[in-house]
Amino acid sequence: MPNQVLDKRQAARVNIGESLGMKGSRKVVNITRLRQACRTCSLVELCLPMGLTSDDIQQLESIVKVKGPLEKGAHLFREGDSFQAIFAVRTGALKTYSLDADGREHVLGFHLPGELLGFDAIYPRYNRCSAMALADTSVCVLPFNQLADLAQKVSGLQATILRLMSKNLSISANLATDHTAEERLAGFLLSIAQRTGEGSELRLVMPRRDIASYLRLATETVSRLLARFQQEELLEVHRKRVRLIDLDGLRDLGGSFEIADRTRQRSGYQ
Amino acid sequence: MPNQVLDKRQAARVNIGESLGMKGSRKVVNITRLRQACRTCSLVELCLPMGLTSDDIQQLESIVKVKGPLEKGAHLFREGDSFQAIFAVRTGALKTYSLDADGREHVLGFHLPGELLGFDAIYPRYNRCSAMALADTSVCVLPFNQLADLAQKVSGLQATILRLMSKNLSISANLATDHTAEERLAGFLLSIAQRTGEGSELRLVMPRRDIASYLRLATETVSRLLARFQQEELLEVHRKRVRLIDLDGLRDLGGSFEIADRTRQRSGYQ
DNA sequence: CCATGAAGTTGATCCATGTCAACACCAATA
DNA sequence: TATTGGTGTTGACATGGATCAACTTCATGG
Repeated sequence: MPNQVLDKRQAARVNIGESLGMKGSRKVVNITRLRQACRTCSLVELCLPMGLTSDDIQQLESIVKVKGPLEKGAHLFREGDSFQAIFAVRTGALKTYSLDADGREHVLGFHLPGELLGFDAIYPRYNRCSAMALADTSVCVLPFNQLADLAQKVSGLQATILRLMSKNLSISANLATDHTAEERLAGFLLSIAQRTGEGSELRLVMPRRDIASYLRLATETVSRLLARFQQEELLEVHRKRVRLIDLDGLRDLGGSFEIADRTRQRSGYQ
Repeated sequence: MPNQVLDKRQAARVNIGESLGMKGSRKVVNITRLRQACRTCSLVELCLPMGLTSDDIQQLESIVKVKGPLEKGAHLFREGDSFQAIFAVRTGALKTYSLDADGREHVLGFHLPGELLGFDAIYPRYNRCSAMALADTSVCVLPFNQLADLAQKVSGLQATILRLMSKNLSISANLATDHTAEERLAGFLLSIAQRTGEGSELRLVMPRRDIASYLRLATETVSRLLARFQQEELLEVHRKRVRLIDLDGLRDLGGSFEIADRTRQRSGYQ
């Protein structure tokens, strides 16, 4: 079973290990880990897309482990945990969030297959947010110390990490800037469409509450806006299913949160 | 004149080169550049604070150049410029901003002495924002390719860069989360106080308009809130001069944008 | 020293979005 | 199939902060 070829659909069916963390349990999930075969993984060009040679990737492989599946609602890590690793999502999806002084949850980002998370914990050396699975999810684990050591040797890897972190900076800066509710939601939908690569038919893994929290809106506002977008024939919604009809119309609204790059690439975070 | 000892006050008086870019001019400023003596610069522990040996710093010195002074209102770089270097502020201050589709300015960050800027341009390979001097300003230039090559050799430098970028991630994520006007302004004031190290007497280099834009508020709201804070005896304001009186009171409001670190450190961005 | 314009303040009003409340829908389970 | 609880939708109302407008203060140059 190790070193097998995995594409998104296959991986979704992989079921290693026994039952895992339960919803909301504080218990840290202990899971069977496999060596990962990055060379044959269909996600490499997503998670570490920037010009690694197959030799570089082989070296990377030696430090990467697979972890999962994580049940929907289980935590990958918690706010305050000491920082150990960067994670790459293989299947499923995660949200990262933190709790404010009043105990209210603020969603900081969504992490879809091929995307990395955990970079914000490097500096303070502990996780500044929690990460919870939005569906059954498996991830690759990249132990940070080993990753950093490897990046010291493999210049392509160092460059890749710097670019990914830089990209994440742009994404949060963009979200931080001032936009109306309409603009943020349109931008969000476009970004999800772009990241899932599903074209215009998309499935929102996360509940309205999380979308709202991420976009700093009330769930009711998200609901109403989706209804309005539908009425204006920009899209069709039914619960988690969304079909984007008028992409240009949405782009006009949202300016889209996409980040133009002068090289051709795809991947992301949040 | 090169390799002189510079502390903040001395450096502020250094006046190399002739007249520079005029307010708002599109022309790129061409300025005399000096080699920088990082070893004797009082800002090293601010701009690159994380455990570099004096040998590491000497290597760094070989690629760093000083640029300035930049007149108030002059640009260090413009949105769309190709990415060449990371900058460290020596004296003065900068704001980074971008223009939206309607030509309105959005301030993305303020950059005070000892802080670095430019990391967000690594990924897309061009500047995603413009940087303008808020006062007469001089900076150190760290050519990125050389910096990356050096980080490949000097592991302490790679680690430092990763941590700084990670920290910036946390900062923008924090700003992106939902806060009331009151919370954001209180947090902002505390962050400025912390970063300037001036204690409770601080001088806001940036005009109200820029503070408002950064915090996604109207200038009138900033004005009114400052008036209210003063009335509630949290602080005293007179134009650009602010004296923080009740730090704890402000922290209660703002939660402060500070980022706790498990090592002892100071420095930042934005 | 005054004139001028930019920066900041203050007041009156408006509106986008939040909040509260009731209801509808769907998925899971018995 | 009926029950139930979570998730999503819709309506009525409240409000924080934006907008518009008038005025004050300060810095600057003639």
